[in-house]
Amino acid sequence: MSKEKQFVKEITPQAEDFSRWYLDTISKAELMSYSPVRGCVVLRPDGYEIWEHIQRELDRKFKETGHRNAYFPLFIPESFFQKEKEHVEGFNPELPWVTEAGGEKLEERLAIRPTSETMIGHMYSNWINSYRDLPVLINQWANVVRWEKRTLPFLRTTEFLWQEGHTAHEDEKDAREETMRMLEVYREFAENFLAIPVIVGQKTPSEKFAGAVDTYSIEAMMKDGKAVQAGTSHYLGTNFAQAFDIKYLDRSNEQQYVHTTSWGVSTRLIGALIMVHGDDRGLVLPPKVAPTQAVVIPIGPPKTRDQVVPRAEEMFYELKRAGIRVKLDDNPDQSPGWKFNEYEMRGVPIRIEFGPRDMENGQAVLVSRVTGEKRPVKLDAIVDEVQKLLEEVHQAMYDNAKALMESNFKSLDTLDEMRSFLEAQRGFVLAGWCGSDVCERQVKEETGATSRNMPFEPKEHKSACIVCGSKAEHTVVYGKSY
RNA sequence: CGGAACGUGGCUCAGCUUGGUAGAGCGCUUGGUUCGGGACCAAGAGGUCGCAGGUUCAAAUCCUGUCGUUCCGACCA
Repeated sequence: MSKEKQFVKEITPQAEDFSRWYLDTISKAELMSYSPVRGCVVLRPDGYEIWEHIQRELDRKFKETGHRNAYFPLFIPESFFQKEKEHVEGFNPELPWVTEAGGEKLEERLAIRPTSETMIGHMYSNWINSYRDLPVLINQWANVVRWEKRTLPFLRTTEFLWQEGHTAHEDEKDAREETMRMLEVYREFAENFLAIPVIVGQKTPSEKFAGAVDTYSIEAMMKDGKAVQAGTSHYLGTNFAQAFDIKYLDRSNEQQYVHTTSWGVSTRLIGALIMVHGDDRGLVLPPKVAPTQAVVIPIGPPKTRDQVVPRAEEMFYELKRAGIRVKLDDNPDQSPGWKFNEYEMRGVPIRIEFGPRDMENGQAVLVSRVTGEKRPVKLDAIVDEVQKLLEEVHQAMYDNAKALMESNFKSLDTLDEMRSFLEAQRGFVLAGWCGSDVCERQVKEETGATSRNMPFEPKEHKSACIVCGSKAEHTVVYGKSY
């Protein structure tokens, strides 16, 4: 690299090879390591801590909306999967089986859960008897396994961590309200916590969850223009209630099937936030999930160290007491320049430089990871200034991501336009759809893009199907996806 | 699951074509000098060459198998 120098050796620039950039970055920043097991990765402390912040916030929101956590078994009897036809067909190809244990062959094979609708359906049928038992609002934090043919760290791994909410309601109206409520929780979380703008909408029938009546999703755009499904919420109707006989006596003493929902997000969110925000220097982490929000780097030769370091320590404790996740790096063996690059690579939102000159002026220099702006601030206002800048970093990240999505989002009317758009720059295409599987499949065959969802926004309604030209029943966002 | 490539100290890689018992840079350890954008000197530690077989007097190197990773395709709730 000439003028635009390469910042960290071993990190491939995004423009050269985005996929390499991603893999280099997550290894170099120590978010994860490959394990000896195919498709399974180790979440290292920084990677896992991002998940912990995601968990903590979502868990708070789930409880705020009336849900409680529970835990269901990892192993699911084979017979459970046979009860819901679409569900078994959808998941069968990716189920791992336990066939033997304790040196003996099992009478009935046990699947390692890919999701828990069946197990939870079975339990709910015992727990629910009366309308007085409803709604049941339960969430589970768990690991699940899906034997994917092709894996990619965070975005698609064989085993991954997630949460799955499972609720049961008296009628369709209540269940649909729950489905939309949780979809909105996810949207709000993605935008306000992860600084990721998303497109909220409904999945087409071919893309919906196996066993759902309707599936809704939030979709995010990565820096290379590809899509990641960042969260889903399903209205399951009475499909699982019928399969597992989940019935209750209503107010007029009639047996009724419950209406159920399920909704989830996974560690895939970590992959998404890396690909949405990262740059050629490495990670850029949203302040609200960053394991380290600010790093204090004392600067200066040994002569002045004795004064600078103790004052930097004071600053460190002051910030820590204020609840900021702050780190002090006073290691004398590494140069400041080395540290600047290192913490930028790790995505730390704010660097605080503090040297002899600052000491004299009673100030420190705050540097934003996202804009690179250097801002001298008075030491006696350091806590407020850091908190303010953390907010600004979040906002700048959101604005950048929003601008990226808007500039790669196009409303088009012909397959030719769509093909050349996707070849030229990647991105999302808003197009009309007549509603037939054939047309949806043809879009994929000719452009490589699949339907992401039928968005609630923008409100623009296309009049004609982009493939066959007949009347558009729906307006769909298409994109290549991870 | 098909096609291709790769696997050598913690990291990036050379060595393999033409077999002779392992190297570099970075990182690490110790000591010293340095410090506002990846500093420097000196001395050191660290590798059954992914794994298992085979060929050979001799294998990182050749052959077979296997596991893992990456890219392209198929699949993907």
